[in-house]
Amino acid sequence: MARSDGGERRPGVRERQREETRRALLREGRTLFAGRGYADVGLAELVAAAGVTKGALYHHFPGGKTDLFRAVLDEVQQEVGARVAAAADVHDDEWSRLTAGCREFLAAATAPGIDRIMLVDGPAVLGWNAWRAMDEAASARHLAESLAALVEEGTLAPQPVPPLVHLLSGAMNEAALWLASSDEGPEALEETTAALLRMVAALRGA
Amino acid sequence: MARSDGGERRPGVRERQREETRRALLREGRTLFAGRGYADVGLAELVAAAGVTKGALYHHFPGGKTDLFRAVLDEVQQEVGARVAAAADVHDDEWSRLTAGCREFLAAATAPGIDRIMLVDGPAVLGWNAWRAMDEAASARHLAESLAALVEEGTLAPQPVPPLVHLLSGAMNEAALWLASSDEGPEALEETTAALLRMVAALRGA
DNA sequence: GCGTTGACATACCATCGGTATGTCCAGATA
DNA sequence: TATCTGGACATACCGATGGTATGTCAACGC
Repeated sequence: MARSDGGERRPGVRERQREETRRALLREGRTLFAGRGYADVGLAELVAAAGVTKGALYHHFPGGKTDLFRAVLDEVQQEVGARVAAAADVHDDEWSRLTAGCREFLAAATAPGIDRIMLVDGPAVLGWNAWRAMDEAASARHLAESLAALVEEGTLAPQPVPPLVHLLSGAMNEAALWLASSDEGPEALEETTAALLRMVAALRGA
Repeated sequence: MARSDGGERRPGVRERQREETRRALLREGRTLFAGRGYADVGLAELVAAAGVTKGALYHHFPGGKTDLFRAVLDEVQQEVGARVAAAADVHDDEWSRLTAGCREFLAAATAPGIDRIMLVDGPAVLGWNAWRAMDEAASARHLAESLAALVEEGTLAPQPVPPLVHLLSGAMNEAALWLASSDEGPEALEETTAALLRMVAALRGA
């Protein structure tokens, strides 16, 4: 159970190799899933790209293909969530935190290799409920907390927060998908971000 | 080429049987896809449920499983689009048409057997671009036209319409998914519809 | 009536996700 | 330091599934 030494972290060649294999699987999985979609990627090419075999994949991800995808999705969600949180945290007032977070979400979700995994295959592969739970934990929670705080401080009119969270979350997801697909450069991102923030701002008067 | 008769429509036992088979495939496909999702439905059980064989499926839908799904999705989209259009058409002023359409969309999309096909599997199976094109033709076009008219008549401030279409479309899609999954009865639908209409109404002041 | 063709049914195949088993070496133990 | 145990894989294999190629039979035009 407990280490015999004083809590030292000595990696050991064993654990290091393990981590490296897992990272390779995650990395190649992310690249392939982002590029051609979950369904069009076979396990054979996936493990070949990672330089391992199916045995390794099932050792690290007992649930197989979907389990690896879940791990990839989680990684992507965490990254996006972290970017949103970081963008919000540079501001003090709650309203700026919200708008900065929204802006950053659009930028992060439209970055290459994000939208297909996070917004298209995610719900289809894991089911909408599981996907929503992960999204909630990673990104939507920030949005929910921000909106709740704004209602609390009176900036937004008293109203049930959950519906608002879903409406805004859905609006941003679809906008990200649109921007990422018909990529017309950064001016489209700016225009859409402006439209989003106009809509959010309009809520203050409601 | 041309019929020898004067343009009469005599079905013929041949064509009638053909239509019946196609309808059976469509019906069973829709039921199964809605119930367990595209990936979890095998062709074997699908054609068995329809009382035909794989030969029939590939005869009517050369593209196979995805082709059948595309036809099912198209049917679903058309139905939802028709409901939205019908709800809007009972009003004369453009603003009422928009709000009625939004309300009806939420009701239609949260009806049993709609959301999974239209909003989850649709984008993943056919790709987001193809899905968006179908959605555009069936439902989002109404939204786009309505918003454009409202900007035109000055009810909404001058602004680019396409971003707004995507934001609102995405908001409604996500809301429908949420309502359909964690089904808490019609009061949740009312509450969310109210939140949506509040948000839309807020745009008038922006 | 008769050949043609459309609307399927049957038989078959390749591939893919998943599993069961084998192997080898790092590290704990004595 | 000799041993030996278990973790981290590799290899071999399997059933199922989507897809195809071929066969069949009756409706319809002539």
